[in-house]
Amino acid sequence: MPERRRQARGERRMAQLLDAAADVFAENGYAKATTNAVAARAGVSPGTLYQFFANKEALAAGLAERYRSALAQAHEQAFDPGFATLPLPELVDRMVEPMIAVNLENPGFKALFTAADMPAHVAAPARELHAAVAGRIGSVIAARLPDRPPEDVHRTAVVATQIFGALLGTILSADGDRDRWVAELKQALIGYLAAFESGGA
Amino acid sequence: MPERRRQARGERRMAQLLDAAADVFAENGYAKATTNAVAARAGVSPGTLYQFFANKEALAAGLAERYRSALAQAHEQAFDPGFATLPLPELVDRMVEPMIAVNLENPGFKALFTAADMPAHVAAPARELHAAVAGRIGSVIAARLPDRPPEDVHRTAVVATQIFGALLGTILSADGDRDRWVAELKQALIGYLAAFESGGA
DNA sequence: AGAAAGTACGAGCTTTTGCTCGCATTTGTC
DNA sequence: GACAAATGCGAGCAAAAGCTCGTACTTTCT
Repeated sequence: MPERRRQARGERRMAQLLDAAADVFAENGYAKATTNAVAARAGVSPGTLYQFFANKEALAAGLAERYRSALAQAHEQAFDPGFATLPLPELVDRMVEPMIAVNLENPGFKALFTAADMPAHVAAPARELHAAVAGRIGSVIAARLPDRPPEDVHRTAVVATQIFGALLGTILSADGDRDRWVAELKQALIGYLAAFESGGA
Repeated sequence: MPERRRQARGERRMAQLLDAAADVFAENGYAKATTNAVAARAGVSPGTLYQFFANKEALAAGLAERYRSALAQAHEQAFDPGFATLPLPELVDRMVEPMIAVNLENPGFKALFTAADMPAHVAAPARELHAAVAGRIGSVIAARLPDRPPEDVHRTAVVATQIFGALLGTILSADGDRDRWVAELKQALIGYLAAFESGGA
């Protein structure tokens, strides 16, 4: 895999293709999306697409990388020092709001995050996304409850991530009452995490 | 659509084909499953499959029907009169345990329930499954809290259903520590529903 | 200017997949 | 036994989708 030297035009094309992939994935899900459609959406021939991405999975991986970066940036803004001592409802707020915002701005990412259908070898980017989100949640929980076994913290973070993923679709497709569903998501997370904080010991 | 007269052999074939479809769907999900693979698994030619099922979606619909029936039966056994007054943790137990049991006995159904990838027109059976589960949960909630607006009850039931679906995959694929994940699922549901019961009013 | 590498095209290949069709066999009914 | 309907086969069609390849243009470097 000898690293290929890219010109400025090539970098622009890659971003363009990822934009198009995000749109196409968002419309019908990853499985139903076609590489030819992505190329067409980007106003480019299939051959050009494959100049920059080895295959369909590479497109997914590129998008996932974008997501991780966007999420990290959003959370960096939302976490000031001392976040760990906030009351639970406010903490959940600080976690959830940026995640929803990022998903609203990047419709394609939900198709990767909610990856129930992907063939096994293609699911790698989705798994990494899940792991990234769970990692963030886990580190916040660990900061609040330093005495808990890491294994318990991890399991709780995974469950919280899955709850988030489960409601994401409903939230994104809701129009007028989106805030209502977001409130339900927060309530579910608060209820679950409160039990973890008070229990276990 | 003139109803076709079926012989006993035909009924058996249909059941056989649904068994095969459940296996094949369970292995790689609905989208990746092929009708030829289903026919082969049933030890039958593709032509025979299409004698009984008009298309791939009809297979999904048939399986979904099985699921609804199995779930209804399981819940009928789990609900004695007076279930509505049980403490919340026990009530959640009575709801969750049969659902998990049914899913363990019928591996194919998860592929239908967790139908994030299906093309729009094929998602109908999955939607019906979700509606059936949410309906059951909703009626239990309504029995406990008769004074709440039906709309709130419905929304809560939908969220509970999605939480269930989100953790189903992890629970089914867990081996040794399945009970641990089931406990997390119950905790999440208890936490969320407790907030609904004490709040709102 | 000239060479080398990067970018771009798009027809079409290869494989997959849902599904069909003509025909043979089995079952139920009179 | 005879006829119709139901069941069964399996090669193969038509469309879709991931991807390739020969060719031509553009940018960069010396």
